[in-house]
Amino acid sequence: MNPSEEALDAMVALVEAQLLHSDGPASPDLLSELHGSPAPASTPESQTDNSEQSTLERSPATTREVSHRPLGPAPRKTFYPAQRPPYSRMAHASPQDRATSSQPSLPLYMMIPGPKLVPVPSTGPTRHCPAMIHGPAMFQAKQPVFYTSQATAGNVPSRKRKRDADDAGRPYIKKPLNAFMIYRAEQRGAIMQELGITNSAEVNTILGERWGELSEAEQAPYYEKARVLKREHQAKYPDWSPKDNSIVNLSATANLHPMVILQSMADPQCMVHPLYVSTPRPVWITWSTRTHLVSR
DNA sequence: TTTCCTTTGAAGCAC
DNA sequence: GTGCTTCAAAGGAAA
Repeated sequence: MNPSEEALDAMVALVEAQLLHSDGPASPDLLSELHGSPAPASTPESQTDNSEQSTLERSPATTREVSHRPLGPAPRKTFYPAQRPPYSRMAHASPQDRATSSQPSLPLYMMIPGPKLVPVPSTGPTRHCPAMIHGPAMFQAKQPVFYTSQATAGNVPSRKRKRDADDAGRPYIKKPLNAFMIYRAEQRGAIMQELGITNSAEVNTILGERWGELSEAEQAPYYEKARVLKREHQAKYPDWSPKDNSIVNLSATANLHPMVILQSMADPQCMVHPLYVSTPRPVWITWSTRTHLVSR
């Protein structure tokens, strides 16, 4: 057994001991003991001290081959074509991320060995979810991928709901359009007709160029419209913030650990490591989209 | 069936 | 303060 395996086994032993002797959540001390700091996954130190692990966790391009329940006996599910090209948003990742993206990737909890799993209670029917909790859908989505489930019923917007209507309990509130988006909505039809283009990406490229060619005076009406939309949005949803659409915030709303939210979204049969079930909600999970899942 | 592509701007967050 | 990331929109293409 190599040192990293020993360390992981030690982590599991600690968690199990905690579970055996307490019905409540793991203490912050336990987390500190496990990770050496309150939020190790998000700190530069942790990424430096355990560069391999950090790199692995932040590499979405290679996660698709890995099951979300690698510790359990059930067969792996694949849900998107494995041949899909690497996540294009890696282009926006840091050079460090890009440099290491070819390395194998595993979320932290998947690196904890052994059959030490507990099932997350399933309290009812769960909507089919095509994505694994750490799978490419989570990494590749332009916005958080939400799927309804019993655990989060009424609060979680799905991609479908996002395009359809408000949920009974909590509407998915979209961001107001910015000036360019208003300009784009106004001009795209004319551009498509003028140039005979139907490809939206191409249209957007042209619109971006034309937007840049506009004078400040020509752009001003669009900024003003955007301000009006923003004021209306604020009046309609005074407490709304874009962060309300994040998974972490939803977990707070549902009073559930984000891992449980994610698990329930992904697969009612899947298992979650006790570490995730027993730890208090403050998140130290390292996710590829660190902004959403680590910062809290 | 689902995501990518492609743009700008607003907002949130980490450092 | 700076830099990074996400998401608003659209619809054809790709997997």
